[in-house]
Amino acid sequence: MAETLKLSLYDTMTREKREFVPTDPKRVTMYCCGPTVYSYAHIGNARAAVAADVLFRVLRHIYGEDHVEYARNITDIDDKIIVAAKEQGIDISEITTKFAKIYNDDLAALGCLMPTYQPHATEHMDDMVAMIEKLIVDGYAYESEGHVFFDVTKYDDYGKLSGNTLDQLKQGARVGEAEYARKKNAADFVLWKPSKEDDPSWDAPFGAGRPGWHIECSAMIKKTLTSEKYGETIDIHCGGQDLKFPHHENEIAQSNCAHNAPLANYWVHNGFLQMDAEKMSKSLGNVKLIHELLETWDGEVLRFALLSGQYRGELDWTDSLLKQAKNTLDGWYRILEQEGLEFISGNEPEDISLEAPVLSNRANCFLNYLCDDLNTVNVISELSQLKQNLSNGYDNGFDGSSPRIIPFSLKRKWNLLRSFVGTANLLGLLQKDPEEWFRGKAQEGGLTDAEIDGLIADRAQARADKDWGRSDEIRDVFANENIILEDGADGTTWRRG
RNA sequence: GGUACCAUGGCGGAGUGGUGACGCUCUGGAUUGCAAAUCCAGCCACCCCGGUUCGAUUCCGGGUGGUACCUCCA
Repeated sequence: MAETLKLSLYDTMTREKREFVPTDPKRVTMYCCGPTVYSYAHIGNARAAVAADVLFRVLRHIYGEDHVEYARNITDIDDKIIVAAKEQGIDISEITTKFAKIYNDDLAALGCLMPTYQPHATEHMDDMVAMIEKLIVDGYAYESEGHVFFDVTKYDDYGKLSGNTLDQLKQGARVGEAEYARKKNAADFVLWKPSKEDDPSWDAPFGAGRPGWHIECSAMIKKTLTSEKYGETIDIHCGGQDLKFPHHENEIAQSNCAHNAPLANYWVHNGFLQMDAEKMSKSLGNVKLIHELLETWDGEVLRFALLSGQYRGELDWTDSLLKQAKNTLDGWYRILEQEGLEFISGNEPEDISLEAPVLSNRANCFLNYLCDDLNTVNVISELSQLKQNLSNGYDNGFDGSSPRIIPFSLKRKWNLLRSFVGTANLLGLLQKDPEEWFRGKAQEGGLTDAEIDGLIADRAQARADKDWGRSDEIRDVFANENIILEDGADGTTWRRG
């Protein structure tokens, strides 16, 4: 455990950056609202998952891999799923199983670790029913025409997370007539509702039906992350900023009332991706699916692009951003290619030369940036500077008044490389072999690796004959395939642009 | 109507009460048969108006602009 590191997180509830202090450093808990699995996830969904993944990785680094428990749910019962199942004439489980797998595969391509737990809503009906029952018995929820609603007036702090008050919410309320008639207050939200005849249904003391959207998270948090021993409060709850209201507000209300304890000590919300100065959203139809993007870009490029903005801010999602991400990663992978993975992953070299004074303490500051509310941007900046030094082969800095250039000793180079790669790995980057990275995936209908090698051999002969016309002709063939040749001292290598 | 966040160079995006992060792009040079890669050099910014201060991009007030939430959404 790295005890000297102090992580600070911006807490939406208190609207300030606070030092993170877990309830128990031996068991740090975090929950992230996962997807409703009825179609492909988009890159905005990925941003939330990647932000949570970085947090997960940092927590694991600080407290130890075995001391962090991360739960991310799968919502596998929902109106949209039912609609999709009807349209396709299949059971909802076929749809949810398929898209849950795709979601996990897509995130894996983006370098996300699997959460410790991935609870499914349909596997926790008992827990939801039990919690709803308790809320009814304790007077926080009421039944009405087969529905169960949470009475928001029974929870004094309702609206605290999003900065709303009940009066303000009434003004903005857009509630259908039928629904309004069933409720005591417009802002009351549904915990349980009757299912239509053919729809999936579960038995409950208050009538057969299915749960509202919010109750599953409260019930699954209780089930997977809390216990009598540790109490009902988890350390961190995260998700997209749109979930602040109503989803998280409602989770807070129902969990507080059911357990008489806060749901989470820290609330972490990520900002939205922008598409042409407008938020990416399913209702606007301007979404980019992770699945589609992976056809063109390496998952690491997508991850890098997501990490190039601080997680709380808006981030413009453009081709230019992706191109920049790729170019930068190319530069980083060049270091691996240049130094060789054997050297980097080998033992610390013996070095008989005098150790040069170290002017840069760059290698030590990565984690401090990361611990400052997950400032991945500064980490990337520092890594880029370190990459520059590694590429040059020397430190630069000031010794008193005069600038100095100090070539690396082998030992120092090795240590800096380890720091460079280790930090990138902590961010979930530089996970590939450089050769694999540069050659990329063969495009459909493009040249095969064997054909490429053949043409390169032809060109080598032409160059030996000083037949520059033929040589350039072959280069043009490659250029049309978006393949770039590099004539080095040891022969010609190639990569996909 | 209510609430929240944001405003930095061609683009992305940090940070700071006083020497203009960093990346990408671009320009010039070195190198190369030509390239690529690499190296060197260079260009370019802190929304507006007040206030505090010796000094503000950074603090305070006002304005303007942008985005989001109050409805399924990461």
